[in-house]
Amino acid sequence: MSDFYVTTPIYYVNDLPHVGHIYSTIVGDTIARYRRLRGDRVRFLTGTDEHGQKIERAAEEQGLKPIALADRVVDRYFELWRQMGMSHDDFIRTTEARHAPGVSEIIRRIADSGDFYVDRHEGLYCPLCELFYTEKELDENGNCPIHGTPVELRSEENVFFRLSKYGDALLAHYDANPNFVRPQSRLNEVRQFVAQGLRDLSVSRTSVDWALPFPGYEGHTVYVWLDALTNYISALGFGRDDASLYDTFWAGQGESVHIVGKDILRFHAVYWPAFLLSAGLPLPDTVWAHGWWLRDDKKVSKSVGNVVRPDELMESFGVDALRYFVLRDMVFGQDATFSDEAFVDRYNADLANDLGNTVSRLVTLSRRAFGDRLPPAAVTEGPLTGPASEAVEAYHRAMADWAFQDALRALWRLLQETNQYLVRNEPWKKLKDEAAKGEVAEVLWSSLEAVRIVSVGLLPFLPEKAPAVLHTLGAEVPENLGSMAWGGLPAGGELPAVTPLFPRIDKKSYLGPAKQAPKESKPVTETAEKSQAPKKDSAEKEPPKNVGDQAAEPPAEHITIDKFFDIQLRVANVVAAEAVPKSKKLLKLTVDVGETEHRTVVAGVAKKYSPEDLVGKQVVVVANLKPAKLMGIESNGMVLAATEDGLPFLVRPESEVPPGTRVS
RNA sequence: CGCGGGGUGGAGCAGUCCGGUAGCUCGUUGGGCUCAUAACCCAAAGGUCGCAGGUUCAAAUCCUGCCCCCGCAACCA
Repeated sequence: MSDFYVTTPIYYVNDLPHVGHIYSTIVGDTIARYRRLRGDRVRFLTGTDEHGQKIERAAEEQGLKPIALADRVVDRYFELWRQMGMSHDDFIRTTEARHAPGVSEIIRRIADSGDFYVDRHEGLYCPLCELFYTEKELDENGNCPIHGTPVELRSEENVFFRLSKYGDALLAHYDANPNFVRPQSRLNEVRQFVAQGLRDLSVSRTSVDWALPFPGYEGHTVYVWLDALTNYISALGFGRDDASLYDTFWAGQGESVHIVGKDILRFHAVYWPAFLLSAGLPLPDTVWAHGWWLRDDKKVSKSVGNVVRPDELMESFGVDALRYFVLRDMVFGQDATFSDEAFVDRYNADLANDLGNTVSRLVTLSRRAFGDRLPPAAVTEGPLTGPASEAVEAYHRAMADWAFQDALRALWRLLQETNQYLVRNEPWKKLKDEAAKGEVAEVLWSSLEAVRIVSVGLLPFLPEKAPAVLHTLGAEVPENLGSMAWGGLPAGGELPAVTPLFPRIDKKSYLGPAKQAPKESKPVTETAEKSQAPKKDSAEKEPPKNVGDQAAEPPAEHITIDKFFDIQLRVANVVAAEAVPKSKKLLKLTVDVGETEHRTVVAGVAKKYSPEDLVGKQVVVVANLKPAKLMGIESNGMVLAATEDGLPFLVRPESEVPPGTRVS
């Protein structure tokens, strides 16, 4: 038995849970369950990151205290994880009192190493936002993107961490611990980043209040990294009186693994270990970076309904179906595509047919042959014992490598062999034959036993359904995976009739009409391209998003005709057109709007039109639109187009009219 | 040279790090079975592994160059 510590990222509470969060957490839950069933002492941690400017601002906008806002979002996580039956041992919020001492302590230790210094961080600052912006983020006039007011060059005093000092130590650590980052391709990426040379890291702010105070630096608060990453040890009691969990799971002999999305790998594989090195603390053993779930991007929703709504899938088919799908369909570490169709196919083929149906046929056969009982025979050696032990071995080998897909595949191979074995022996033909009773008993018992072994192996994957399958088979739900050994099925026990465990999904009726009834239910989840994580490096940059799920669409109000006439639509002749370099969508048009000078208008129509298509043609432009810079080109107007399926269709007069003609 | 992912039988994907019979699921065709959730079993058709070079006895896999697709970022004003 060994100790095993596994963490998910802590999720930022300005975002509702989405597939990325769900996936990370499912992975953590599955591996945690697996290790527990192997008899290891396991600690599985998840939680939320709740400090920062974004939260502060979003709360302000909604007239809430930051903590009230955080509470609201955290509730969604609590609820979701409860619904999903997640088995985390702890859920930490960075706003909890127990977190702060750990942060103070790691800061104290880093300070003792002399790795902090104060420097000025200079940038463009909007006094209204109280935020720094980069040049890129400013609006077209170099003003604040939110207020449209001028920004000022201001410098803020920050505490810096001497990250640059740790480059060599990190590289050495990567070399000595090739499993520090997995999969390996990611380690290469990280190594390359470090080898380029590291810059010191700003770790405090003086302009953010919704954060922990930075010990030793009056007026400074702790910036995300030190705060968020430290959750992994603060949750174990680091910095507090009772640090026994820390001693066991972090400082002990066991294994510790951070599950992260590949978008936050750098913070976990570079910054975090550097902090720990500086603080003289042990490093985690592995940072496991998984890929992203991408949304099905083809043949869009019109007919197929590629709306990815994990909460709906869960509601309809259960948590385990979703767990099975994400763990089986994604090669852990790589990106994968999430589509409803793939989900249904996978569910039907694997869960309904291979697993559910096999259970069903076996139980029915056995009941028929032996009077509602299990076969009265326990086979110690037979055609399935070899395949079974091979499957078990392959399963464990895959699990050791976090190759969930392979582990499941190994189990399914055994199911397939079981079906083949059945067909070879055709027990259903011998049900009435008294002389063949013994043979039938052996065939059925062996088959049932094989399925039982599969089901035990599924316990970490399908925490709800695997026990149900075992019950259906008349088997016990074991305490550990040792019972994947051949021979655990009782002979001759009672065997109740089955109800389908995984009813088939009618693909047509599911995928077809799915679209027609948009449900009003508030989603617990939403789809997103990537997993969330302790934090992005953009915490101060993006305009804050609302945290709640209030719908945005304003009601369609009528406007007066005057308002319409405020918009000057004019016919323009395209006199020249050229592609905008590096741009996929933009064309730079020179148009004649009937004025003395030609205008330059940038139009996002390159996906459909090439420059030659447009020269000499007429288009309609908004003539009095405020100029804007696009890809460095000033655009003095906007070309009208109807957009369908992402492709623009230009609007133009039905027959040629003089340039400058007003459109109304 | 902005960052990243990818191009493998009709579809979706594994295999690529550690060269050596190209594999899986779905679909198609034919057959079998009838215990089971229209399921299960057998067989078949179907692939220039994006292109071109190179290394090698041997390349989907290693090297070089190129083409194309998709996300992200930057702009569909």
